[in-house]
Amino acid sequence: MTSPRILFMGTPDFAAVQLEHLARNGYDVAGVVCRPDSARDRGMKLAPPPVKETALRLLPGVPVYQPVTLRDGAADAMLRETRPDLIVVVAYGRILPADVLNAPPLGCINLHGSVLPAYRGAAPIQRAVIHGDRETGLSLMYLSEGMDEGDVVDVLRTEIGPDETYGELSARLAGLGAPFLAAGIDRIAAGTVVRTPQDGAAATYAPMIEKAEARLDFSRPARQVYDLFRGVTPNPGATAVKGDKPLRVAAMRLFAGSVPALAAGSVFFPTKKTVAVVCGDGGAVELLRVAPAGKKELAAADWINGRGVSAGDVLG
RNA sequence: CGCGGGGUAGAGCAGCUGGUAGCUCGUCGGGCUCAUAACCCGGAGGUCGUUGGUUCAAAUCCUUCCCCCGCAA
Repeated sequence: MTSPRILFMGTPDFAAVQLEHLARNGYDVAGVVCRPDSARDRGMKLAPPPVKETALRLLPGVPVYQPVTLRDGAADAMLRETRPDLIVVVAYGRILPADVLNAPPLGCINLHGSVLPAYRGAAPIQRAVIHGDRETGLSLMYLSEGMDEGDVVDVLRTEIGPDETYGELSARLAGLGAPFLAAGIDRIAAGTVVRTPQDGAAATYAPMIEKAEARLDFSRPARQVYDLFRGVTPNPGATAVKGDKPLRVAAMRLFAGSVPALAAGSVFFPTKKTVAVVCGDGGAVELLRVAPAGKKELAAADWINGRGVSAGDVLG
């Protein structure tokens, strides 16, 4: 089968995995588009997105575009230069304007991290975990002008492990997505694709995770606290407040033993090496690794040894 | 030079209004115990990130550089 000329648009690791699979399996990637290098971390150092690094490494000679915007005709040049048959979008981070959507003969497709029409939007994987879902998946769909409303090409379902974090699930879905995406492209190229409209009435939405949402609320049931932790780990990372300082919770699990009758948020030590926090339903979660303000991440036992936490402390 | 925090025994921390370093855990040895991740006794282990200063004397004050963490993006 001859690969269509593909213009690949994506930015983070999840997208880089897809691009790598296409590049290694002979797909004709004529151009790559990602968001501009961003200033990040101390010193505001400029860092290229994962997709750019993958493109430079595996696709030498293939142009990489990093437009600030796709509007105002900015996309014209790259469409002219690459003349794609198909545009493949994976977590690009920008809405494609109509003139771009209509440019490629075979259309524009998108790999989305949920079983549509559930969890349309920017953070489908995180939201599914936070909501305590036991199953999620991937949808390959045609882009339309609405937010994740296009016709579905194919769906892949997978269970969410009871202790699986967003980061773990995302990496796993990325791996599953690569051959899934490629198979969809093959069908589009062969003309055997079937387009299934979404049931818009059943749609749910998954807005981007706000930093403030990653704050753990111990007044809620232990299971929900744990689900929130899983859904925001490792990014943006769950936080709590100890005294007046933020505390990042890097690893946590549901606590199985007996819980003392203390107010929600109270800290107790099941053993001399473990730290647990009482939750709103009388259950508890165990903090395995934390990072106090300005400190490096450390294990619960070290936290206790360094007197960073005492039984009876209350986390907010 | 975007803002802030930090580099002290294997680990996590205290000491930082200057006078040769302390705590918890771990580790080694001994004891108690049917036994133990429990308890008791004892020991080893640190040129206090780096450079140069101030001083009779610096982990503690000033300075150079390196590294780490968070915020912000």
